[in-house]
Amino acid sequence: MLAKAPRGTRDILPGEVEEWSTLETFFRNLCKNYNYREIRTPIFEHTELFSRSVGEDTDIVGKEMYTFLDKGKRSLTLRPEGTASTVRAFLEHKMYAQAQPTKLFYFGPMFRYDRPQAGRYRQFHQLGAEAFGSASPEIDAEIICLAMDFFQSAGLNQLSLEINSVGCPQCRPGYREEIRKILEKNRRDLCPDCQSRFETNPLRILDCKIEGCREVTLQVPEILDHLCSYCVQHFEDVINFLKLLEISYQVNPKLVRGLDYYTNTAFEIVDTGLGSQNSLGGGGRYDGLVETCGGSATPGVGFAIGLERVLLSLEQQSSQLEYTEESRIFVATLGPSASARGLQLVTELRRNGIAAEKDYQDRSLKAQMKQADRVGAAKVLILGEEELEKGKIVLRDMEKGDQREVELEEILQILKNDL
RNA sequence: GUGAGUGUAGCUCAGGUGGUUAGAGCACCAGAUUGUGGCUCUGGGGGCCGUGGGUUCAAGUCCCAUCACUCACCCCA
Repeated sequence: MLAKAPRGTRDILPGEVEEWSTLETFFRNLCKNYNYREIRTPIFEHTELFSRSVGEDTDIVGKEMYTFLDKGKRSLTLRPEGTASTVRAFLEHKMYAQAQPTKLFYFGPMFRYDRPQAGRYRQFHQLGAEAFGSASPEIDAEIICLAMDFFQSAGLNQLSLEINSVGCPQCRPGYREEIRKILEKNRRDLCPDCQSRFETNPLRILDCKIEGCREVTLQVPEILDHLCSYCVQHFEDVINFLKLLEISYQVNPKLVRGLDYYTNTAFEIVDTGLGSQNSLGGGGRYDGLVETCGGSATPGVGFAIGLERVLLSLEQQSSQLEYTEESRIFVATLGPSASARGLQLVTELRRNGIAAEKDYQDRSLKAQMKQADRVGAAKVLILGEEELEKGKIVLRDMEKGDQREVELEEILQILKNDL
């Protein structure tokens, strides 16, 4: 138990970390081009921030939050998603007072208490972006485009973008009542979850996978036919901008996201070949969220992408992220005085920007050569008592397999010229 | 929260119906080569057989519980 990471968490080991930082770099570069700026918010927040913004009736708030009391009896929660914190920071630092829109991106761990499964962890990692202060459908398109460009840069282009509109406070209540009216008579045919959804969030019944519920919902008209004129226009505009940007999409009228704050645009990016947890990312517009959090009415739109899922998807299509492995110099020494001189030498190399390593266990030359091979050394410097006396050092090329003796004093310059 | 499957060496896995000192391949270390990597050969170190309890003369093997992992439901990233 002591030497075991908690359930649903895992270590990202050397060898994997390179892929993570490569993805991070892709996203950073992309965000720079789109003019989104990085923000880092705390990993925990006041519980209320999430219960109010994500929604009391959601699964996330109802059963998946890591909530605890600190020593001052404050109720805190490990963040289950990134948008709420970003909104909080937007308000706290009065970013609304600057030129709008405010465009932010983030990267970091999120926490949800859930049963672990393929592609599902209790601590998982998301990268995401949020744009505040503009209700323009152009920025919905920009956000979706940024997300799709990220997948593209990661080498994932077989993904499907699903999009829908979930309406706004003007038209959604009417639709909600419509659903209730139609389903009233079939209420007892619904699964237990949907029976309570009937009260709390009837829209989510449409998204239920249970066969019985699906049948019943066939008679419910699509939300897209019940949107108010503003929402219809907004949705059409977003779709047209996607076409303009040559982003292919699939309208999914049943797409309802699990967070309450979405208005108008809702979208999800799925990899159909991935198994059960096939959503790589999602997002949408949340024009009421800033107000819910105590600010003045400010529109917003954003997305989040799960890094574990992206990596899984890459693995699935057996493509690897390219990253350059740093080659280094290995200094092999024989005897205590050569070893000491070797320590001096690796340090000198390192301080001159050359990656260098040596053996610290007084091992045989053979063992040191083997180690040099393993760390991927392109060149090995061999320094024994003989060389030390002559003021020389052996420079061996590991790929060619040949070697020559050079002046010890000149070795730094020789290696520098080589690079 | 519900269901199913799996826990043996660092890794991948063998260990018919219970029966002596629990094995292999890979990896690791060393030697063959007293100062030279990859290939080969030889040898070596490594195991609370997930944990706890039970049945039995005897449990890695059977039973129960528990924990963990995996997959699915649910939900989502």
